[in-house]
Amino acid sequence: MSTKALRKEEEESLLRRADDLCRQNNLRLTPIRERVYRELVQSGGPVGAYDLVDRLSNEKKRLAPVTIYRALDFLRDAGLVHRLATQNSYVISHGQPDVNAMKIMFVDSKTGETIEVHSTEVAEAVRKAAEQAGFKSVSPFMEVEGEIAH
Amino acid sequence: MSTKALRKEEEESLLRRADDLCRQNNLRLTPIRERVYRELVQSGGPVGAYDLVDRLSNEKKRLAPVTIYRALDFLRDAGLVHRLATQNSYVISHGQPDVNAMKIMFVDSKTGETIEVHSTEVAEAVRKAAEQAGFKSVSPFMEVEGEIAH
DNA sequence: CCGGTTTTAGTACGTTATTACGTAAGATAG
DNA sequence: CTATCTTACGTAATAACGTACTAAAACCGG
Repeated sequence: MSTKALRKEEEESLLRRADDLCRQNNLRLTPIRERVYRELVQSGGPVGAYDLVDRLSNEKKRLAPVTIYRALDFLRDAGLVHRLATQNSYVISHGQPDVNAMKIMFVDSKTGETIEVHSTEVAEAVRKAAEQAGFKSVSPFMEVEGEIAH
Repeated sequence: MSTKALRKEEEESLLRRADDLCRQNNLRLTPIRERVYRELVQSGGPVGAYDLVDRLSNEKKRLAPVTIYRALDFLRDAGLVHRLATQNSYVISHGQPDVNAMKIMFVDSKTGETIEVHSTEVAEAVRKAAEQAGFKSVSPFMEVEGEIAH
Protein backbone atom coordinates (compact mmCIF):
# COMPACT_ATOMS: atom_id res chain seq x y z
CA MET A 1 0.00 0.00 0.00
CA SER A 2 1.36 3.39 -0.99
CA THR A 3 2.14 6.16 1.42
CA LYS A 4 -0.45 8.28 -0.28
CA ALA A 5 -3.16 5.72 0.31
CA LEU A 6 -2.18 5.39 3.90
CA ARG A 7 -2.45 9.10 4.41
CA LYS A 8 -5.76 9.17 2.61
CA GLU A 9 -7.13 6.53 4.95
CA GLU A 10 -5.72 8.28 7.96
CA GLU A 11 -7.22 11.48 6.73
CA GLU A 12 -10.68 10.01 6.45
CA SER A 13 -10.31 8.39 9.82
CA LEU A 14 -9.46 11.71 11.43
CA LEU A 15 -12.38 13.39 9.75
CA ARG A 16 -14.78 10.69 10.89
CA ARG A 17 -13.43 10.98 14.40
CA ALA A 18 -13.90 14.74 14.33
CA ASP A 19 -17.40 14.31 13.02
CA ASP A 20 -18.27 11.81 15.73
CA LEU A 21 -16.81 14.01 18.43
CA CYS A 22 -18.89 16.96 17.32
CA ARG A 23 -22.04 14.90 17.04
CA GLN A 24 -21.57 13.51 20.53
CA ASN A 25 -21.07 16.93 22.03
CA ASN A 26 -23.75 18.70 20.07
CA LEU A 27 -21.25 20.77 18.17
CA ARG A 28 -21.72 21.70 14.56
CA LEU A 29 -18.93 20.85 12.18
CA THR A 30 -20.04 23.30 9.53
CA PRO A 31 -18.58 23.34 6.00
CA ILE A 32 -16.04 26.04 6.76
CA ARG A 33 -14.93 24.37 9.95
CA GLU A 34 -14.58 21.06 8.20
CA ARG A 35 -12.62 22.60 5.35
CA VAL A 36 -10.22 24.22 7.79
CA TYR A 37 -9.79 20.98 9.68
CA ARG A 38 -9.36 19.02 6.46
CA GLU A 39 -6.74 21.44 5.22
CA LEU A 40 -4.79 21.06 8.45
CA VAL A 41 -5.03 17.28 8.21
CA GLN A 42 -3.86 17.24 4.62
CA SER A 43 -0.98 19.61 5.24
CA GLY A 44 0.47 17.16 7.73
CA GLY A 45 1.91 19.92 9.87
CA PRO A 46 1.40 23.37 11.32
CA VAL A 47 -0.16 26.01 9.09
CA GLY A 48 -0.55 29.74 9.70
CA ALA A 49 -3.96 31.37 9.77
CA TYR A 50 -3.26 33.59 6.79
CA ASP A 51 -1.90 30.62 4.91
CA LEU A 52 -5.24 28.93 5.52
CA VAL A 53 -6.96 32.02 4.21
CA ASP A 54 -5.05 31.65 0.95
CA ARG A 55 -5.54 27.93 0.64
CA LEU A 56 -9.27 28.04 1.23
CA SER A 57 -9.86 31.03 -1.00
CA ASN A 58 -10.36 30.96 -4.75
CA GLU A 59 -10.96 33.46 -7.54
CA LYS A 60 -14.66 33.61 -6.85
CA LYS A 61 -14.49 33.96 -3.14
CA ARG A 62 -11.80 35.24 -0.85
CA LEU A 63 -12.29 34.38 2.82
CA ALA A 64 -11.65 36.99 5.46
CA PRO A 65 -9.10 36.28 8.19
CA VAL A 66 -11.77 36.44 10.84
CA THR A 67 -13.62 33.59 9.18
CA ILE A 68 -10.57 31.38 9.57
CA TYR A 69 -9.95 32.52 13.12
CA ARG A 70 -13.50 31.69 14.08
CA ALA A 71 -13.20 28.23 12.63
CA LEU A 72 -9.88 27.75 14.41
CA ASP A 73 -11.38 28.90 17.71
CA PHE A 74 -14.15 26.37 17.33
CA LEU A 75 -11.74 23.56 16.49
CA ARG A 76 -9.52 24.49 19.41
CA ASP A 77 -12.41 24.52 21.85
CA ALA A 78 -13.39 21.11 20.54
CA GLY A 79 -9.86 19.89 21.19
CA LEU A 80 -9.27 19.03 17.55
CA VAL A 81 -6.60 21.62 16.93
CA HIS A 82 -3.73 23.14 18.86
CA ARG A 83 -2.27 26.57 18.49
CA LEU A 84 1.51 26.67 18.41
CA ALA A 85 2.24 29.96 20.10
CA THR A 86 5.92 29.88 19.25
CA GLN A 87 5.14 29.49 15.56
CA ASN A 88 1.95 31.47 15.21
CA SER A 89 0.43 28.47 13.56
CA TYR A 90 -2.13 25.76 14.02
CA VAL A 91 -1.90 22.01 13.91
CA ILE A 92 -4.30 19.10 14.32
CA SER A 93 -4.37 17.31 17.63
CA HIS A 94 -3.57 13.66 17.29
CA GLY A 95 -4.32 11.12 19.88
CA GLN A 96 -7.19 10.23 22.08
CA PRO A 97 -8.00 12.40 25.03
CA ASP A 98 -6.12 10.73 27.87
CA VAL A 99 -6.85 12.94 30.82
CA ASN A 100 -3.75 11.94 32.73
CA ALA A 101 -1.21 12.52 30.00
CA MET A 102 0.61 15.69 29.06
CA LYS A 103 0.30 16.43 25.36
CA ILE A 104 3.75 17.57 24.32
CA MET A 105 4.19 19.16 20.95
CA PHE A 106 7.82 18.95 19.95
CA VAL A 107 8.56 21.64 17.40
CA ASP A 108 11.62 21.58 15.21
CA SER A 109 13.10 25.05 15.57
CA LYS A 110 14.36 25.05 12.01
CA THR A 111 11.77 23.31 9.85
CA GLY A 112 8.70 23.88 12.01
CA GLU A 113 7.86 20.18 11.84
CA THR A 114 6.00 18.88 14.85
CA ILE A 115 5.60 15.60 16.65
CA GLU A 116 2.95 15.13 19.29
CA VAL A 117 3.75 12.87 22.21
CA HIS A 118 1.63 12.02 25.19
CA SER A 119 3.36 11.29 28.46
CA THR A 120 1.96 10.57 31.87
CA GLU A 121 5.45 10.81 33.35
CA VAL A 122 5.89 14.37 32.17
CA ALA A 123 2.39 15.17 33.34
CA GLU A 124 3.21 13.86 36.78
CA ALA A 125 6.52 15.69 37.00
CA VAL A 126 4.95 18.95 35.87
CA ARG A 127 2.06 18.52 38.26
CA LYS A 128 4.52 18.06 41.09
CA ALA A 129 6.54 21.10 40.10
CA ALA A 130 3.34 23.10 39.83
CA GLU A 131 2.23 22.04 43.27
CA GLN A 132 5.51 23.20 44.78
CA ALA A 133 5.03 26.56 43.13
CA GLY A 134 1.42 26.96 44.24
CA PHE A 135 -0.10 26.22 40.86
CA LYS A 136 -3.08 24.07 40.04
CA SER A 137 -5.24 22.78 37.19
CA VAL A 138 -2.42 22.87 34.75
CA SER A 139 -3.07 22.82 31.03
CA PRO A 140 -2.56 19.37 29.51
CA PHE A 141 -0.72 20.87 26.56
CA MET A 142 2.74 22.24 26.11
CA GLU A 143 5.20 23.10 23.40
CA VAL A 144 8.86 22.23 23.47
CA GLU A 145 11.34 23.42 20.89
CA GLY A 146 14.08 21.15 19.71
CA GLU A 147 15.38 19.41 16.69
CA ILE A 148 14.33 16.29 14.88
CA ALA A 149 17.04 13.66 14.97
CA HIS A 150 17.54 12.74 11.33
CA MET B 1 11.09 45.50 56.76
CA SER B 2 8.41 46.53 54.33
CA THR B 3 7.50 44.66 51.20
CA LYS B 4 8.52 47.67 49.21
CA ALA B 5 11.98 47.66 50.76
CA LEU B 6 12.32 43.97 50.10
CA ARG B 7 11.46 44.41 46.48
CA LYS B 8 13.81 47.34 46.22
CA GLU B 9 16.64 45.23 47.52
CA GLU B 10 15.74 42.35 45.25
CA GLU B 11 15.58 44.75 42.37
CA GLU B 12 19.06 46.04 43.02
CA SER B 13 20.33 42.52 43.45
CA LEU B 14 18.94 41.49 40.09
CA LEU B 15 20.43 44.51 38.40
CA ARG B 16 23.83 43.86 39.95
CA ARG B 17 23.63 40.26 38.84
CA ALA B 18 22.74 41.33 35.31
CA ASP B 19 25.57 43.81 35.33
CA ASP B 20 28.04 41.18 36.49
CA LEU B 21 26.85 38.68 33.93
CA CYS B 22 27.35 41.15 31.12
CA ARG B 23 30.74 42.19 32.36
CA GLN B 24 31.88 38.59 32.57
CA ASN B 25 30.73 37.81 29.05
CA ASN B 26 31.91 41.03 27.48
CA LEU B 27 28.37 42.19 26.81
CA ARG B 28 27.35 45.80 27.09
CA LEU B 29 24.42 46.60 29.31
CA THR B 30 23.79 49.95 27.65
CA PRO B 31 21.35 52.52 29.09
CA ILE B 32 18.40 51.42 26.97
CA ARG B 33 18.99 47.77 27.70
CA GLU B 34 19.27 48.48 31.40
CA ARG B 35 16.13 50.60 31.38
CA VAL B 36 14.20 47.80 29.66
CA TYR B 37 15.53 45.24 32.12
CA ARG B 38 14.80 47.50 35.07
CA GLU B 39 11.26 48.07 33.88
CA LEU B 40 10.69 44.33 33.64
CA VAL B 41 12.13 43.82 37.12
CA GLN B 42 9.99 46.55 38.62
CA SER B 43 6.82 45.34 36.95
CA GLY B 44 7.20 42.00 38.69
CA GLY B 45 5.63 40.13 35.80
CA PRO B 46 5.34 39.81 32.05
CA VAL B 47 5.11 42.99 30.02
CA GLY B 48 4.35 43.40 26.34
CA ALA B 49 6.81 45.07 24.00
CA TYR B 50 4.47 47.91 23.13
CA ASP B 51 3.72 48.39 26.79
CA LEU B 52 7.44 48.83 27.33
CA VAL B 53 7.47 51.38 24.53
CA ASP B 54 4.88 53.39 26.41
CA ARG B 55 6.51 53.07 29.79
CA LEU B 56 9.97 54.08 28.60
CA SER B 57 8.74 56.95 26.44
CA ASN B 58 8.05 60.48 27.62
CA GLU B 59 6.84 63.75 26.12
CA LYS B 60 10.27 64.64 24.84
CA LYS B 61 11.13 61.34 23.33
CA ARG B 62 9.01 58.50 22.07
CA LEU B 63 10.87 55.27 21.48
CA ALA B 64 10.20 53.22 18.39
CA PRO B 65 9.09 49.61 18.85
CA VAL B 66 12.21 48.42 17.13
CA THR B 67 14.35 50.00 19.83
CA ILE B 68 12.61 47.95 22.48
CA TYR B 69 12.78 44.78 20.42
CA ARG B 70 16.52 45.19 19.99
CA ALA B 71 16.99 45.60 23.71
CA LEU B 72 14.77 42.58 24.35
CA ASP B 73 16.72 40.50 21.84
CA PHE B 74 19.92 41.38 23.63
CA LEU B 75 18.50 40.52 27.03
CA ARG B 76 17.12 37.26 25.72
CA ASP B 77 20.42 36.26 24.19
CA ALA B 78 22.06 37.05 27.51
CA GLY B 79 19.56 34.77 29.24
CA LEU B 80 18.21 37.58 31.37
CA VAL B 81 14.75 37.64 29.87
CA HIS B 82 12.28 35.10 28.53
CA ARG B 83 9.70 35.61 25.86
CA LEU B 84 6.29 34.20 26.69
CA ALA B 85 4.98 33.13 23.31
CA THR B 86 1.48 32.42 24.60
CA GLN B 87 1.21 35.95 25.95
CA ASN B 88 3.26 37.91 23.47
CA SER B 89 5.13 39.32 26.42
CA TYR B 90 8.46 39.34 28.14
CA VAL B 91 9.52 38.52 31.65
CA ILE B 92 12.76 38.46 33.59
CA SER B 93 14.47 35.17 34.08
CA HIS B 94 14.94 34.26 37.70
CA GLY B 95 17.26 31.64 38.91
CA GLN B 96 20.74 30.48 38.22
CA PRO B 97 21.54 28.66 35.05
CA ASP B 98 21.36 24.99 35.98
CA VAL B 99 22.09 23.17 32.76
CA ASN B 100 20.24 20.02 33.74
CA ALA B 101 17.01 21.63 34.81
CA MET B 102 13.96 22.49 32.77
CA LYS B 103 12.92 26.09 33.27
CA ILE B 104 9.15 26.00 33.52
CA MET B 105 7.24 29.22 33.34
CA PHE B 106 3.82 28.69 34.84
CA VAL B 107 1.46 31.30 33.45
CA ASP B 108 -1.85 32.11 35.06
CA SER B 109 -4.34 32.01 32.21
CA LYS B 110 -6.46 34.71 33.75
CA THR B 111 -4.14 37.23 35.34
CA GLY B 112 -1.02 36.56 33.30
CA GLU B 113 1.03 36.21 36.47
CA THR B 114 4.01 33.93 36.14
CA ILE B 115 6.08 31.71 38.40
CA GLU B 116 9.34 30.26 37.22
CA VAL B 117 10.29 26.82 38.48
CA HIS B 118 13.33 24.75 37.67
CA SER B 119 12.99 21.01 37.68
CA THR B 120 15.45 18.30 36.77
CA GLU B 121 12.68 15.71 37.02
CA VAL B 122 10.62 17.41 34.33
CA ALA B 123 13.75 17.85 32.26
CA GLU B 124 14.45 14.15 32.50
CA ALA B 125 10.89 13.12 31.68
CA VAL B 126 10.77 15.46 28.69
CA ARG B 127 14.13 14.29 27.48
CA LYS B 128 12.89 10.72 27.63
CA ALA B 129 9.70 11.53 25.76
CA ALA B 130 11.72 13.41 23.17
CA GLU B 131 14.02 10.48 22.66
CA GLN B 132 11.09 8.17 22.02
CA ALA B 133 9.79 10.57 19.42
CA GLY B 134 13.13 10.99 17.68
CA PHE B 135 13.86 14.42 19.05
CA LYS B 136 17.08 15.81 20.44
CA SER B 137 18.68 18.91 21.94
CA VAL B 138 15.51 20.06 23.51
CA SER B 139 15.10 23.65 24.65
CA PRO B 140 15.54 24.09 28.41
CA PHE B 141 12.58 26.40 28.57
CA MET B 142 8.87 25.81 28.42
CA GLU B 143 5.61 27.49 29.22
CA VAL B 144 2.68 25.88 30.97
CA GLU B 145 -0.66 27.55 31.42
CA GLY B 146 -2.60 27.06 34.59
CA GLU B 147 -3.98 28.88 37.54
CA ILE B 148 -2.40 30.19 40.69
CA ALA B 149 -3.79 28.48 43.76
CA HIS B 150 -4.95 31.37 45.96
C1' DC C 1 43.83 58.92 14.89
C1' DC C 2 42.00 55.31 11.73
C1' DG C 3 39.08 51.66 10.40
C1' DG C 4 36.08 48.08 11.64
C1' DT C 5 32.37 46.71 14.66
C1' DT C 6 28.55 47.55 17.56
C1' DT C 7 24.80 50.30 18.94
C1' DT C 8 21.19 53.55 18.28
C1' DA C 9 17.74 55.72 15.52
C1' DG C 10 13.74 56.22 12.27
C1' DT C 11 10.55 55.16 8.48
C1' DA C 12 8.16 52.07 6.40
C1' DC C 13 6.32 47.77 5.90
C1' DG C 14 4.73 42.85 6.75
C1' DT C 15 2.32 39.61 9.51
C1' DT C 16 -0.95 38.14 12.91
C1' DA C 17 -5.23 38.78 15.34
C1' DT C 18 -9.42 41.24 16.86
C1' DT C 19 -13.44 44.47 17.00
C1' DA C 20 -17.74 46.11 15.39
C1' DC C 21 -21.73 45.60 13.00
C1' DG C 22 -24.97 43.65 9.93
C1' DT C 23 -27.16 39.50 7.77
C1' DA C 24 -28.57 34.79 7.17
C1' DA C 25 -29.59 30.26 8.61
C1' DG C 26 -31.38 26.91 12.24
C1' DA C 27 -33.61 25.71 16.37
C1' DT C 28 -37.56 26.19 19.56
C1' DA C 29 -41.78 27.60 21.91
C1' DG C 30 -46.33 29.14 21.42
C1' DC D 1 -46.72 28.41 10.95
C1' DT D 2 -44.39 32.36 12.74
C1' DA D 3 -42.23 34.95 16.15
C1' DT D 4 -38.26 34.78 18.59
C1' DC D 5 -33.73 33.35 20.06
C1' DT D 6 -29.28 31.71 19.12
C1' DT D 7 -25.48 30.59 16.35
C1' DA D 8 -22.74 31.17 12.29
C1' DC D 9 -21.02 33.85 8.57
C1' DG D 10 -19.83 38.21 5.70
C1' DT D 11 -17.58 42.64 5.38
C1' DA D 12 -14.69 46.34 6.63
C1' DA D 13 -11.66 48.43 9.40
C1' DT D 14 -8.15 48.47 12.70
C1' DA D 15 -5.29 46.93 16.52
C1' DA D 16 -1.26 44.46 18.03
C1' DC D 17 3.08 42.46 17.16
C1' DG D 18 7.33 42.26 14.80
C1' DT D 19 10.98 43.08 10.95
C1' DA D 20 13.79 45.17 6.83
C1' DC D 21 16.32 48.65 5.46
C1' DT D 22 19.07 52.68 5.79
C1' DA D 23 21.96 55.82 8.07
C1' DA D 24 24.41 57.97 11.73
C1' DA D 25 26.76 57.93 16.21
C1' DA D 26 29.57 55.54 19.82
C1' DC D 27 33.03 52.21 21.00
C1' DC D 28 37.43 49.85 20.59
C1' DG D 29 41.73 47.67 19.13
C1' DG D 30 45.77 48.71 16.69
